[in-house]
Amino acid sequence: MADPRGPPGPLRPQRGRSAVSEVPYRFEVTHAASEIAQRWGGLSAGEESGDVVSVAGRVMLLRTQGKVAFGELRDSSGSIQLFAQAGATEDLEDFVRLNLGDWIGASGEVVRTRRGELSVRVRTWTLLARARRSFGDKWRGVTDTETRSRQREVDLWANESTRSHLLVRSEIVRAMRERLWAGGFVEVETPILHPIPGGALARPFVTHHNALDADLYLRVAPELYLKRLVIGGFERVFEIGRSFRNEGISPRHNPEFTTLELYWAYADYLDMMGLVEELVAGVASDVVGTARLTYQGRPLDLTPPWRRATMAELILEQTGHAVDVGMERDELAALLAETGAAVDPSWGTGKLMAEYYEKTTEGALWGPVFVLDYPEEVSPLARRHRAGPGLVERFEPVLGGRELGNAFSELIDPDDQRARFVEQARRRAAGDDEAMVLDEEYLRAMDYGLPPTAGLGIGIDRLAMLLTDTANIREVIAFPTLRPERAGGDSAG
RNA sequence: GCGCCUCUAGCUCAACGGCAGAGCAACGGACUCUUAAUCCGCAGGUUGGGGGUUCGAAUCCCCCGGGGCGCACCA
Repeated sequence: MADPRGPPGPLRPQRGRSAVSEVPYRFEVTHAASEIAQRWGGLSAGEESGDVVSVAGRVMLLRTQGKVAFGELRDSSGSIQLFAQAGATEDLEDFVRLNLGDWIGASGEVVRTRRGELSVRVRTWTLLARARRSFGDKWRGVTDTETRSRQREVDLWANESTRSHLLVRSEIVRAMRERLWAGGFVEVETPILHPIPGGALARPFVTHHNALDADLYLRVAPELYLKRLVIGGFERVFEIGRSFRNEGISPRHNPEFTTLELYWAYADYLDMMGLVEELVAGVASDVVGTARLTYQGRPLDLTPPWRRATMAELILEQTGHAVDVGMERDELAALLAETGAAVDPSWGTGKLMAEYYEKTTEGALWGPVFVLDYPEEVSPLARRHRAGPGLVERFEPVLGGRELGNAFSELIDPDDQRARFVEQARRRAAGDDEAMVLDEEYLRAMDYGLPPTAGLGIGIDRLAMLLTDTANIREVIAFPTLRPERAGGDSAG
């Protein structure tokens, strides 16, 4: 358990000098640990550089030997050895009493010890923070998944891969922004508090605004507001931000998650496929240096072009059954029932086909592959397919056996949109609490004219999992959602 | 929400029906070139919580709680 009561005994005794009140207000750092390794890496064993530097970080290891001591100081760039010595280091008797995890700043000459370790030979040093609690086993770290997620500040010091996962995530967002800016896309922010939840089929979180005395919903997707910006004349917009869905937590789902949503006027879903494969492969190259990945032991080559295949084609490939939305409902329902899935009597052939795809085919795809042409019945915001009746121009990119996102030629006809909303409202009334709510505000906006537009959503957390080769979404979210710790008590019921 | 697994010292783990232990950290000490330093010493526990079975429970059973995985839903 993650220590909900605080430490069971007293906190570790405080030794040595330096109450917190004596800690300085600032410390002048001249070099990061990695810079010292780069600049003075050429020193030979026993050599002294004559150059004095100041470094700061946590003391992660400490080996004392009477009148001499060696410590590993870790900062955000890496580690550097501190070498303290009687006659050279002030307050040596306090230095050797530092606790692992204490945060210090130290100044001294860059030297390489006789045994060959590049070091800062400490002349002066100052305590910057005490670690009143320990960071766990210095060799094995912290492995308890709950502690790692709940106390990420501990995990970050105990397990170096955690830092690198979060750094990769940060680089992904940076690379994505730079590529989109270069493509003429404008980054915007739209409301997170929505009067009506819309833009996706999902259950929302509800909250309340006191002054307005109105219920508001945390957005399940920014889609509708972004399309209103297109109506307003932003021809290329994107937003990178959080959405919230009141649904289960799993290794691939967090109740709050980050997406890129992007709208591109005058383009269709075919154009969007080109953008997606270039963007994802490009970001991979920018961040990890290659588009040829290995994910969970299997190769995954993101180099464009990606395979494009319709849902019907992929189902046929996987199951041997030719399926389409125009077939007899009973026949399709029988096929789905064979998979063991429950069949709801209210489902039409579109929903049945989508369910059948998910049960039989999706998990078997490795990709990258664009799965094209979804049933209209499960796509209330996508435009009818120019060729196939009952279908829409929609695709999902599937990578590593999981959908990475969702895109379509946007539905631009206000009358069609109203009809789709009415159908959603009918389902909602029939008990489907993931169905959409009719949004008059959005329909009014559509009346002003939405030009042909392609829209896209990509899961940033999922992309970060791919590029860090991690199987659990917690590994790429700094503070994943967990059940709240109970205040002031233990876990007894 | 359902099923399975799991919870022992601050951390990492033993003990699996018969005296709750080790390593690391912490605490006290030795040591002037260490690399998870080493050595000596000391301390640390309502075995997640509660109930039951038993001569005896960390261990078996039940309830509750946390976490993990799978199913369902979804990105």
